[in-house]
Amino acid sequence: MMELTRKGEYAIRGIVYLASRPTDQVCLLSDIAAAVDVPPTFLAKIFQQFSKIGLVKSYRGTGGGFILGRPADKITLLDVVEAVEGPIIPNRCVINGIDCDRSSSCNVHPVWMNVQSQVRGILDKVTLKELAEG
Amino acid sequence: MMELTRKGEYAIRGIVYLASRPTDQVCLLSDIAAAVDVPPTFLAKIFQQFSKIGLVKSYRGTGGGFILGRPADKITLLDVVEAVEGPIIPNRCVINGIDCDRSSSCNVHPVWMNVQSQVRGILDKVTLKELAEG
DNA sequence: CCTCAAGAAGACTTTTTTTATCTTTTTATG
DNA sequence: CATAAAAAGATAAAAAAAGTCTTCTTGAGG
Repeated sequence: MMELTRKGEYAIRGIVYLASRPTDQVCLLSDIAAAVDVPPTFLAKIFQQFSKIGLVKSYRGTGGGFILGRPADKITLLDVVEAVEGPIIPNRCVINGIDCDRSSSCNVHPVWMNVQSQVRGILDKVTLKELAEG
Repeated sequence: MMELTRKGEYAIRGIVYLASRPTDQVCLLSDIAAAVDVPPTFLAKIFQQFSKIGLVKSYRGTGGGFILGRPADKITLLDVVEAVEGPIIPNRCVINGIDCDRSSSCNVHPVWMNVQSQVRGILDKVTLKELAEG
């Protein structure tokens, strides 16, 4: 349970690698993929998602590639994980608005809320800078 | 991410319902399934898993059914969730022994360890008694 | 000892999600 | 205009989840 998918793992590996490179250096996707051992086409999809929400900035054409969208200490593990895996929701009940028909009388609900906030809290305190340095 | 499967949801619903019934009363699986709105055949599989590890006690034959394997305040949400979803492992790295080839140099690893222990801690503090009363 | 009422076990099917890959399009450089 | 790169979309294969069906085993009551 609660297992990160391979996509999430690849995402972390890829962007942590990018964070470990010189800030101003544009990285080729194919180089990143090779460095972190991820299928390039799959990593491309992941970086497209990153790009859409500004986690990375992309450049097309000759000399193109990727750099981080903001400083490595302003990107958290939570940002990365939620970018590709979607919001951290241990149970459908936790989704605001779309509450199950049992939610009002459901004692389990607050437990999942707690889990959600704890996990988000942990992931939000870890930045790419820390992960890339170490 | 971290979403409970339907199986996990059903498992919780089913056993919490059982915990809400009189302690000595043997419950028919079909009654439980109807009460918590879960496909009976699917719930049967889940209760078989419960039975194997002693979370519930089963009786076959006429007048058979299920009761809790031990008092409701001695069964935690963690017991229930791990019974059907397997151990709580946010990332493959967390598995002892089977560590990925990056784990030694992997800064993400301790973060997942932390997530794992926090989540387990939360779930382990909630008992079926609390969930069934409320 | 026979019948019936339950759960146990295993095989199987369907559906959904994950994990890719391939092709075409867009954008930028020189 | 040719080439290099990412973006986008379609598709395919594999794995996991969700659910069903059939047969087996156990126990109670007559």
